[in-house]
Amino acid sequence: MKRLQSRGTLAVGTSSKLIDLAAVKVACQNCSLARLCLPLGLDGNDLDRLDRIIKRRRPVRRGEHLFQAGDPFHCLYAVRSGSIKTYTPTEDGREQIVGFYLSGELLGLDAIESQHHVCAGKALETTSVCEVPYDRLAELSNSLPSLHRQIWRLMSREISHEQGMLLILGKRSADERLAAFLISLSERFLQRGFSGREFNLSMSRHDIANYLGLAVETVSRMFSRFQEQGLLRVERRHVALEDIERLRSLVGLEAGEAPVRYS
Amino acid sequence: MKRLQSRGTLAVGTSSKLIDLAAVKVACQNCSLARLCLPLGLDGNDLDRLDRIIKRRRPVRRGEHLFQAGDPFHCLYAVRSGSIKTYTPTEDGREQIVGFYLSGELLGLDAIESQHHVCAGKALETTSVCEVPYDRLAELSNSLPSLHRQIWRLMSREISHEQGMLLILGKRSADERLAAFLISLSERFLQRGFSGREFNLSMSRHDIANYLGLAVETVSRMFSRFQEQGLLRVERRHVALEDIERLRSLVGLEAGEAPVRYS
DNA sequence: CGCAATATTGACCACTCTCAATGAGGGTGG
DNA sequence: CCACCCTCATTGAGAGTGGTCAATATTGCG
Repeated sequence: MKRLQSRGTLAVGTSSKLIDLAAVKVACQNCSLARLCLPLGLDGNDLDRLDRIIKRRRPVRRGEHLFQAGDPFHCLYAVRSGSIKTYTPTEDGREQIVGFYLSGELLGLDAIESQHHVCAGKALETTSVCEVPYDRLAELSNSLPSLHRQIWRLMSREISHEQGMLLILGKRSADERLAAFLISLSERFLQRGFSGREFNLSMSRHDIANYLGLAVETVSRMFSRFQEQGLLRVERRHVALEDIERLRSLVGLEAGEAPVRYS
Repeated sequence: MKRLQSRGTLAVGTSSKLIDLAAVKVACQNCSLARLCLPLGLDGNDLDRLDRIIKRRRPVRRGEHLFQAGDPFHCLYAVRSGSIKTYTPTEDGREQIVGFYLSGELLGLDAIESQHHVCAGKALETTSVCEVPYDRLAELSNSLPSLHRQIWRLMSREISHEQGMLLILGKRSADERLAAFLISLSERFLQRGFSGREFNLSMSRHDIANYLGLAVETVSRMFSRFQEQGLLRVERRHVALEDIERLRSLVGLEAGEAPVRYS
């Protein structure tokens, strides 16, 4: 396996722009929100109207915040390339990561009700996002019912996804958690046209551990054990899944079963 | 402390109809969805239109399912009185409870995206609910933008709430989890016009343990310890919080602080 | 009245955390 | 270009929180 890139920029982030364009297949080439809206069949004209309210934004560098916890809520963010983690700071100065967002995913939905961001959003690598001003989105969707319901669907998906995480944190052991996490990433990379077998993690062991409710050392040990067992090969942040079926069965998924409810 | 009720029907469920009516204060007297929609200021006429699409339903008895995991999705459910637990069955026959819903709360939002219920919903006590047909709700909300955005808000709240649970399951110890759970219930009862100091649990120790990612025995021990420490008195399902401030500080909440992000 | 479900309590043990030491990269500055 | 530092990752040893197993109430329900 060759190292794909030297500096902080990971393979995943680097080539995603190309893939994105292929996947989106529409005029609104610069924004992943279009992909989010494809399933509902907005026509070119409507997509254009959507496109016009979206602001592009200079890329966010690794470690920079997209928004802080407590910030007033103005925009949703659609990831174009790169990846974002969202986390809630705890009163004792620690944090709980609540989500990792890859290209084409929408974040900020949790802030609508309180009109404040309760999570912070931080870039895991150089990441470009679109800002979707909430007020204008709401306004536009009044005249585009299908857009409105697409937001419902995206929020519903977020709820489902988090319920899957609740199951992982509530019932799973350390190895099952890591397996579920890797399978989830694998599926998501596959959807984006990348390899589901081999990829680079944009998050640190610390982030993974935090997300999965484990200690860093435990995650490290699990990676080592998985490697011993021939489930995968891992070197720093590069992972190659060697026996996906066995990983899936660790999570309780049979061959071909849809990965609806985890990570 | 006197036992409030003999049979399965708990005090909470029994008197909630009265309280509900007081809280709702509108013509749509039979449905808690109205309360959900009050914040957006639907006028009487619009509320009436909303009311007309809602089906009342014969009460669900303790242990009966409102819907099973895998059922096709048709309706959202608004709890009028009683309580519902939602849980996702795991492949190995166990379950993870993902939410408890009290009067005035809306459930089923997670099923919109996949058009199937991924959780099952089961009554914890005799419970009455309103069915809100999704298609008709979507249709109606096309002509009522404020309704549409209220659904956004409710879904956003659900996401926030679950993120709070992620923090609890990911970072909190057993005693902190139970404290957070009790505080959350206390706050919710208070909102409904009940006592936040003394209430009956409609869920079993098993349910609480499952929800909090603990063993039944641990929950039982924590109740006992809390009682020893003078934090509360507990007898079977009746709980009287005696030192709410100390319970709150266990969760990391200072006096008067809003309980946004837990349980 | 008796069985089944629920709850409590104790003893033991294991999974995972904490603490600690070491190693490997990556970035910076000389 | 190399030395240095700092962060990140790995690995080991010991400890502790919480799980498992088991026994015993207590209650509800048929």
